[in-house]
Amino acid sequence: MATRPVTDTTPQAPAAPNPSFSPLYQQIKDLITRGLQGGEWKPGELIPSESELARRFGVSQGTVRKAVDELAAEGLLLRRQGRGTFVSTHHEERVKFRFLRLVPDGEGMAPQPMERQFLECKRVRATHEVARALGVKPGDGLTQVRRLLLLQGRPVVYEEIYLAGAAFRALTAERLESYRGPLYALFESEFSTRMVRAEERLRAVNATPQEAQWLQVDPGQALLLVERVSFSYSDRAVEFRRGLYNTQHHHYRNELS
Amino acid sequence: MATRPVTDTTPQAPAAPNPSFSPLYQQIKDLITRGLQGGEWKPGELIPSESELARRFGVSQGTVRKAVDELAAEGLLLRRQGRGTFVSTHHEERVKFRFLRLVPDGEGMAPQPMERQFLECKRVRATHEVARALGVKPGDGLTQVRRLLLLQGRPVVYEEIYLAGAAFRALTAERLESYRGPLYALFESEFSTRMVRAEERLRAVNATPQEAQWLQVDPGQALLLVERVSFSYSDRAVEFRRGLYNTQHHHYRNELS
DNA sequence: GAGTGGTCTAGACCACTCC
DNA sequence: GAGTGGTCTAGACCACTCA
Repeated sequence: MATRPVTDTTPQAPAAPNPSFSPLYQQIKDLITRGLQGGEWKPGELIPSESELARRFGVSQGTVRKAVDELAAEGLLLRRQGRGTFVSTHHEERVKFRFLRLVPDGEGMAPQPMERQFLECKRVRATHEVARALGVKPGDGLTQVRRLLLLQGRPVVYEEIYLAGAAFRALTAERLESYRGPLYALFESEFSTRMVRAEERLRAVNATPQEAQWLQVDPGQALLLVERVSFSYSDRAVEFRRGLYNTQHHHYRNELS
Repeated sequence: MATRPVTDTTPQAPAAPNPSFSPLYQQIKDLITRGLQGGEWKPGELIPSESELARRFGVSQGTVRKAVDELAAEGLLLRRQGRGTFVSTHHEERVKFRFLRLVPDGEGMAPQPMERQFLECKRVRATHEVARALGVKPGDGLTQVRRLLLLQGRPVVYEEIYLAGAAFRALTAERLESYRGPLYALFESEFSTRMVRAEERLRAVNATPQEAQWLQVDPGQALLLVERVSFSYSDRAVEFRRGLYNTQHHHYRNELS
């Protein structure tokens, strides 16, 4: 890793107006992000202290602080006073439901001990729709996973998951079955792929006979269709997910601000 | 407005460990929020400069900066380099679709020139469900608005809106009809109520015959039910909204991070 | 007690907007 | 050119964690 920010002048030296001006802290952000992406610091690990990073990058601690602040706000890092700054991970309890926004209707925010039932894991070719979402060519190879999420033995979510990237060739039904913990934690630990953010599109649809059977509802029953594209570092689209939620006793929770 | 932060010691003076410790910038945030809430600075207006606020509150500019930064991140203020800091408003183009997350299916982010059709505006008594959402007593008086949103002449959204607070007694169908611009902008300008954040619960439901008629779809058609509670300053619940979205050619867009 | 992040200050200079 | 927010620095002290 470089020991100097990407700039021609020392920080204090007066510089001519720069048309492609990029603040120092932004460059530090990029350097840290590169370290995360390259695996220098792995999810769950402690990164160097602010003063250490300031020394390493040749900037003041305040500048490192601003960079780390923003990365923490974006969810890539996690600051803990007195302990240090950690790389975010899907293994933490705190963030397990950051991506699954479905919660039981009762007011009590009961954490949901969801059971999982994997139906299938195979290699498929990308359809036009999935290819567009993932930014690959139609016909390219993808890994597909189909599964159910159940609450108290009753199916609540049916999902089809499409994964891009050669790494996921190695994913097997056996590995999915045996793994305890969130899917994204598995991807992180064994496929070096951390999901950083996602975009979702929601629709209400009437259950087809097939879908009705999977979710044990009547055909025509209204279901919440959730299409998600998940991105890893550097906005690389990695996963496309098509989920059908039975919202008779659950709802999708969202906050606007 | 106070000219000193709420603290017994001068900022530099060493203080005994404080069990109910609150950082200075947090106190400044509260003071600014109180100014917004009390109408000292109205939506769209310019607030004093950082150095002016620092002088007024007797703290350093850096402390004011941190307070304003957070208020801007929360959407209450809007910073514009070279011009100053403004109170956020629903009148701005930029934030018009911050609360309505429904967008047309086409990739092109075509701004939607939605027509509105007000069906009714009357005083009603709060049902248990609405009372709980708004934190009022069942049976309390509320103002109810029912309306349709249309795109190219076709209804896409049916909404029932419940407004708490004596101010909204004065709301009339005529005023709604004649007002150009978002509903929240009207509330801001004429009812001194700025919506700051909202919580939504989404479900898929089958259209009742009545609902099907409003939205010109077949009975049983899957619709997206969006229940929203909107909050003004100090987390005061002001509005409950029950919306039915036809998602055949639109979808609800959400970002996770 | 040592080390970490969190707060606060003071001062400098830069980029942007408007007169 | 004056005024605003934006960046950057240097140094001090505080709150928290852990050994």
